[in-house]
Amino acid sequence: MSKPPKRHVTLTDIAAAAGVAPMTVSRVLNGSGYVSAETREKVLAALRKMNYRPNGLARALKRQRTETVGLVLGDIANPFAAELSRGVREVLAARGYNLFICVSEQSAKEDLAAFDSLLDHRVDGLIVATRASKLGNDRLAEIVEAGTPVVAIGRDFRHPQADLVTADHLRGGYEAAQHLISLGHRRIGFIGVSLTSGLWLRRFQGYLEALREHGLPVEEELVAGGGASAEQPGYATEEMGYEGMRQLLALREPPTAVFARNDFAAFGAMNAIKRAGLRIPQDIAIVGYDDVPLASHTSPPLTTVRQPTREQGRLAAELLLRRIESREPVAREERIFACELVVRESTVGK
Amino acid sequence: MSKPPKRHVTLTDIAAAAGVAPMTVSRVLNGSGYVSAETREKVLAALRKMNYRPNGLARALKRQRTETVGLVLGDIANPFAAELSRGVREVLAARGYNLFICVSEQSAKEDLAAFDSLLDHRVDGLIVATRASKLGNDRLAEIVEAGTPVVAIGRDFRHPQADLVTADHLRGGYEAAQHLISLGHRRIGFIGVSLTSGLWLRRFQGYLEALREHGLPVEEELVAGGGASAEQPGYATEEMGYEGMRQLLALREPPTAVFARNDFAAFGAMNAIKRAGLRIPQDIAIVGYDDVPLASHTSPPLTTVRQPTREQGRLAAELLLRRIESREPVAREERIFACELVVRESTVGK
DNA sequence: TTGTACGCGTTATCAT
DNA sequence: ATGATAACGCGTACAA
Repeated sequence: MSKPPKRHVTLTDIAAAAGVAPMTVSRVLNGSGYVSAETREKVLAALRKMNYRPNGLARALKRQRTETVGLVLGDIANPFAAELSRGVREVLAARGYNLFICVSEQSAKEDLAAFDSLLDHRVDGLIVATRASKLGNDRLAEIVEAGTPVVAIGRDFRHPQADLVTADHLRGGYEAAQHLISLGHRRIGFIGVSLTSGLWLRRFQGYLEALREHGLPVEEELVAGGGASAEQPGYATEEMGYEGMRQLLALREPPTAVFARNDFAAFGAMNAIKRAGLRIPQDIAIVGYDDVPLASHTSPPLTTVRQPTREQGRLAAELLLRRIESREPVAREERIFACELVVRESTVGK
Repeated sequence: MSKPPKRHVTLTDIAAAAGVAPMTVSRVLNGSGYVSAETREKVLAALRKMNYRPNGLARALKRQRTETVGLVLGDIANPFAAELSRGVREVLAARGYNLFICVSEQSAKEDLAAFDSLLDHRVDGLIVATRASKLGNDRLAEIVEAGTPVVAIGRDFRHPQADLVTADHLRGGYEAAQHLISLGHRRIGFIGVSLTSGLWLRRFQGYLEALREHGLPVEEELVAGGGASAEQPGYATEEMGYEGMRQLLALREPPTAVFARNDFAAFGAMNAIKRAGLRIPQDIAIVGYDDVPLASHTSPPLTTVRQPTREQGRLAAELLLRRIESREPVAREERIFACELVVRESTVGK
């Protein structure tokens, strides 16, 4: 009963059992070189009987590649990250590569740890979708220069030998705000940015640009952070949206429309609005960002900005494989996907 | 400019640069054995300059362990999976282990592929949180018997040498239904199970048990699947909930309360109810399952069953490490966490 | 205190 | 068609 932690069965074990050289077993396994039907049968029999699994470590050590790609995510509890990883996986699986995901929980330090851990296992390439940090970007540059293919997704990492895939959030933010302006709104709040963090956010800058362009003043009081959680945005940002909206509602003159940093913040905000006994969109209109599946199923359905998430994942994977499989240096590619405003009833009542 | 795909820097390279034997470098790296301060300095200098990273493959091949654990998830776009992985990560990180996540997209075949891929990289152990399948369980048994520590989470895999962590969904489902019954409901629908799939679902069986116990008839028409998506439940099950609820609303005599398989299905159902111009909970009461963050932020807030998700992840990680780090055989542990009904306004108006 | 020899499990190369 | 040998990069055991 008590199983002493067994050694893995090795190719050499098989060879011994089948009475051939290890090399012959290797040939059978990889279908390379000539093996007589008879020998092959012997080997196959031994393989079946002994339940052999090749040691990827040893194989990779010899072959110098693992056919595995690492994906670093900041936050797994995030529909965006999920959809992204689906896209990545689709492409990799089709090309026979495995995917290992590491999560950094939004910390630059954990980011580094994830890089190292994946590289230690000699993944063939890295897709990085975490938030940029000086620390992380410096390390990434080293990694790239050391010869490991790297593709960034939506992360501010630019390097002549790494590709970048992202979506045009500046324009996305702009269009969201522009939409509200075109509906006649003049006091438009933003939820999800605090004065100490997030001001770099592209979608926020797009919002600012739209206001400016239409001659609307940017009022500080209309920009709501949402407390502590603003530091660590993740899945649970309903909280952030809820708190942010409460701040805005408490103003002497609350906004007539708000643009939330993402759909979850928007959900929280919608809730705060309803709790206050106000109607959406009649009293306050609201726009989110991301178009997560739930967005079309709230009441009212949420107007939001859709980014082609899965496509970003797919493209990143393709760019990475291109680098991995090419012997020569590859020209840098930077691809920016367009975002699309999806108008629903949270801004335009029906 | 054009970088020819460089070879990784090896320990031998460092040794050559520092003018010592590889072994000496190894000693410096691992802090094992004696090295004179002087030699150490030379080596450290070379290390810094050449940007060395140990080859985990080679190291693992030699050491026969990777200090890495694999986690197999069915669906990454799932708050439950996300929270689970957080718990796992917390514990592993604290003990110096890395975590690689593989996603099987709910397919038994991909499940196997994930196992293989992780084992090929010789992870020290496996945590499996995917849906059970004959194929998968058979393979898991082999894996366990071959000596790799395995812990299952919420998956019907029982093996004398593998641990199991789960929550009492039978009781959770029972309490949800019981709650509705105690509020006076007699026609209680279930959303998220179709006659061709999901009948094995514990929370559904709990629902059945509660009905039976209270002498309520189980009516087939009150059990709604939700179409194609029922086959592949994942994050996007608002759809499923929405469709399921529409089926129920179309009945000659619709239910006065529904219990949804999970919170997302519940959100979809709530939406369908509102669209139909009915009120929650006055016209139809609703209970979800999981207590995802959003559940407390819908309108009305959702009554739901909470399971200690992160704790399950943490415990699973601890059990796994126990197995990994123990030389002797370890006694099987099966731990079932209790679930907790969280009553909010979707069942009890205020 | 430092170095040498060998092995981890594969596969590439060359020989037979 | 098959086998012997070396090597991938590191660490253990032992020698110097």
